[in-house]
Amino acid sequence: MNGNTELKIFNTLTRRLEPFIPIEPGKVGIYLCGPTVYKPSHVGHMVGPVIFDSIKRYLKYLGFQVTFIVNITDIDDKLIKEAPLQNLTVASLAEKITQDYWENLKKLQVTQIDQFPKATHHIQQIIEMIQGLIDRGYAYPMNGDVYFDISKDSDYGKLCNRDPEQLEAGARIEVNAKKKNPGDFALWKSAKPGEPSWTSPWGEGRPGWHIECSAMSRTLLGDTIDIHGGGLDLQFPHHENELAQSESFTQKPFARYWMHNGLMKTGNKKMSKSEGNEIVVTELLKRHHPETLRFLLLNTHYRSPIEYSEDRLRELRRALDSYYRFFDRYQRICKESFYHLEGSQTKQDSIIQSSKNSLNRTLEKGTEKIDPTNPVESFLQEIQLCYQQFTACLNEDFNTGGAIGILFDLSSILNRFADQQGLETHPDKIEKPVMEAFKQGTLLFRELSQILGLFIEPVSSANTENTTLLDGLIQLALDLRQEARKNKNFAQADQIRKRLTELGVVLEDRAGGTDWRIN
RNA sequence: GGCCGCGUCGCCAAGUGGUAAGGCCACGGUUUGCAAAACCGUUAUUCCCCGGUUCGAAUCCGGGCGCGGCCUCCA
Repeated sequence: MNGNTELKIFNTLTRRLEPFIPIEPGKVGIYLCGPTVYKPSHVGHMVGPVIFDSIKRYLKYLGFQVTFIVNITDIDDKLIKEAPLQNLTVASLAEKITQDYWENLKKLQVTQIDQFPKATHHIQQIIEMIQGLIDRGYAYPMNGDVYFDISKDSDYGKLCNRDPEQLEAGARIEVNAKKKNPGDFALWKSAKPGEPSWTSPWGEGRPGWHIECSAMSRTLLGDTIDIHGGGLDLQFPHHENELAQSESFTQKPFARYWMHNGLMKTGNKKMSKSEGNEIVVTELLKRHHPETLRFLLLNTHYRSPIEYSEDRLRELRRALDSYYRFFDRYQRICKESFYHLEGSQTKQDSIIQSSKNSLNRTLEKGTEKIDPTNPVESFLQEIQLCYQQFTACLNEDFNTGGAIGILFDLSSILNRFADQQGLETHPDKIEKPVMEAFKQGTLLFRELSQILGLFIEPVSSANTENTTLLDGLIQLALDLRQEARKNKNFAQADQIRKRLTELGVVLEDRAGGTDWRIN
């Protein structure tokens, strides 16, 4: 698999675009920081999972074998504080919020995560790591707590370009008397009475924030992971500290590529629990289809802030509708569902590469020999160009926004071809190569959209959700209108359509009859 | 104060050295009995401002203005 050599990733560590080369050829380990499960997910929590879900889909497409881990931090001060407010134990609060998180991911078609390790299931590994850090002189116990000593880590601050001296100078945090340096951070925290705790060499207690990620990533992905991801807000202190612990412990590089996604914002403010302006995912999904949210998250490049607004979602839904209408059209023309098409799962098997179809036979002729006056040949050539542009976008630091732009181009090309060839207006006169080309173009659309995790399942339209009574009533109105049209009583026909439009029922007349949909 | 990033059409948004993708909105046209949908076309000689480098810059460098993030919990 050589396709991978073209892939470039922006690495936070070096602040540069770098060619992607995994440690072990053909294999990729990804660790993405997941949520602390104390409050229901807000939209921002979905950004990383959706983006990395698409990233994994693309890496698989390129032929990599990918392991993708997202942790669940289920023990933390915030849980301890929140649980009693809800009359729950820490464990049951964690369970409840984790379920909420998982349900949301599922709705957003985030299906590529292999494991969700939980901090409380890795206490042993955490303790071992802390002990190792103490043994090596990087950490010190203090009255039941254990702290990481940043002064012992010569390159502390390298991820975020921070100077430990200045961290001290500018520390606004109240100085914890137990720490040697203000920048030191807790690896282990002693338990107060009544708090959940585990037995350790330093007494009853719980892991500090950061160490769970170091321990779990090492357990599941080894000392060095290929890609470590997370939100921009985790860069410091979370990732800086993770990196410091892990490298001090293993004496090996912790992650080859650090990828940080931009934060969700509304207006000019970032969205977060502390700002109090977060949109809870389950609430949002009552108003919008999950695919619209996924589409929103992929439309902006992952490193940029994502503009969130209700208007924006409605706007994007209108854009998605044009795709959905194309899928309906495909069904009318080819008598099969777009959603049943099996797009190639890897670049190797791509419809573009396969030698068993007319598309490829045409493309093999080479650009010069393609007859521009032959509509099928020029159509196939346009399709191929889309393919090249699409992969070029994703190769350039996973430019999903650019890739979606190409998907729009592709659907225009397909619609235009269907128009020009009269695929719907005179289906009897269509020659086989024309139909075959149309199908292959659509199959390519399927192949590419699957990489983004888009259009995996049909969007349940209002039509199918409604009762047979509603269907019947609308059909009745349509029959009456058809009758009027037949009699050239257009005034009455238009009156019926107008009344339906006012009710939100949009009609589309075509050769085979009248379709309707609810707006 | 330190570190990081951003400023591209009315709105959203790609592009980051070779002469401005795409979406939404708007306006024309083809099609339609009329619509809807689809398609075609129009809409930034110009990318916050000022300098510089270059044959050539939205893209690189310097300065300015504006906005945001991190430095404390945060995806």
